[in-house]
Amino acid sequence: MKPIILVVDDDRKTVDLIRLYLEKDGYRVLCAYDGRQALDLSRRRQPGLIILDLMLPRVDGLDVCRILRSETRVPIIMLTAKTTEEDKLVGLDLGADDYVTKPFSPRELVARVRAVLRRVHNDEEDGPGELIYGNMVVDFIRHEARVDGESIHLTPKEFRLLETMARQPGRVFSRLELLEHAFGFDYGGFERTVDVHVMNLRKKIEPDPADPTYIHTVYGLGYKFEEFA
Amino acid sequence: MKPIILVVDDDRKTVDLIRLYLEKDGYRVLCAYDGRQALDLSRRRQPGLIILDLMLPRVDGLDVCRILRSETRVPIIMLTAKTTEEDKLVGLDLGADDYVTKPFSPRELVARVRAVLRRVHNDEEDGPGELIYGNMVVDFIRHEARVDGESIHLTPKEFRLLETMARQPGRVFSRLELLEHAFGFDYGGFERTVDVHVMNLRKKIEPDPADPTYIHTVYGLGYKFEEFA
DNA sequence: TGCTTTCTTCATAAATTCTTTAAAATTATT
DNA sequence: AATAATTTTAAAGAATTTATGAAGAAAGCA
Repeated sequence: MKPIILVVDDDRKTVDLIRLYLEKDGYRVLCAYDGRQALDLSRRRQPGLIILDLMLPRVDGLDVCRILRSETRVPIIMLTAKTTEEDKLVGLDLGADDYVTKPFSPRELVARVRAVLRRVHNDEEDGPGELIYGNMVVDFIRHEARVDGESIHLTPKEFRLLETMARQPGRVFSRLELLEHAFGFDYGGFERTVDVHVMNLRKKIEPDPADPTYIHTVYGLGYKFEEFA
Repeated sequence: MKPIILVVDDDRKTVDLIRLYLEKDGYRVLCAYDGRQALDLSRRRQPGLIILDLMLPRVDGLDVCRILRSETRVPIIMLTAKTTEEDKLVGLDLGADDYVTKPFSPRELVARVRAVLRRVHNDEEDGPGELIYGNMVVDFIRHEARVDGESIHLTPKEFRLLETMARQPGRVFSRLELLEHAFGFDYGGFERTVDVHVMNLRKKIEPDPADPTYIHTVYGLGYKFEEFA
């Protein structure tokens, strides 16, 4: 599910415009028109990203930014009005993740939202760029697996299957869970498709596919990634 | 102790913004607003790195760069305004170590500063403003690529595409990421345009475009620059 | 303006991956 | 040991994704 985005600007037309474009891109949007509302909504609804105008009534955008930063690590994109306000950036420790100057192109703003979310997602949630188990490396940046240093080509589904299981070694995944995690929630196919992908995966990464080192079958339940000694 | 960085731009807001981010990252910062000040400060305080706008009053940024280069080997990062001036960089051997186009993300600039300092510190292995992979040189100062020493003409988009990927070899870029990085955040076109540019790029730089050495397709995801086949 | 280069889009061919099927093999149960 | 349930395997056709060539649009230059 796409994250909630809080849009803060005292000009309602601007807010509406931004909301329009964000919703068109599938985001859920909250709106605030002054600093106090912004802080309030942010605390209550915990948005996944905040778009924040620099100039706000009641509580200034700068203060909002500072306060938020002291409370949370939520990504913030600042809106600054070209010439007039840019100088206010002086001396600020705004800690914003990106900024866009007015007048802006809505499309650009949405693109930056995506980029910031992607960056934050990669930095924090995914943790390290790779997982290492024995002789196997699962490399998310290069999107490949390596066994004994040799890189192995995996198809998209194979990689996601491996990734899903390798992130939680030892946990047993049912075929349905694997379908949902690795293939997407709205997957409409047959459960047994997983078996075929697992087989192909084993052929590629297992020293002996008939006696698997990494991906084990749990009879009657599903599969799991086993970290070996 | 982190080095001193000299920031040169005639627009004070830009300077302040850069200073803000650099200081947040622990650098000490000097500021100059024209070419004469820049030369003066550089000689007196001997900064560890200089960020230099291309367009300056009194003494032009290019001249400042040339003069500095004749006196010292201090690392220089050039700021260039958008694409107009960027093209003028073609064929110029100004000896800068890297460049960033306006409008830039402060975070990116800081990242480049770190990268240049690391490179200079660790040796001169990469040489100024270029990346070397096997027989290929990506020279982002001259805005060209060379294969086996022979310079190859690339269009602006082709070059930016190559540059984006070559700066992070091995990392997989989605078409959307490539559009954002290489074409700009406000790009409004079709994702598949990337494919065509990649094809044209391969025709120019790959010994065998059908079996690429450098730019690899990652089926279902995008493309990546691979250091060796 | 007219000319050249570059960019984008489109249609189609080519390549890769995915799903399904059905039979063989394995494991559990009686 | 026999039966039932589950998993493995191979293979073929379907579906998806990418490569390619070409034409028109757009942008830059003289």
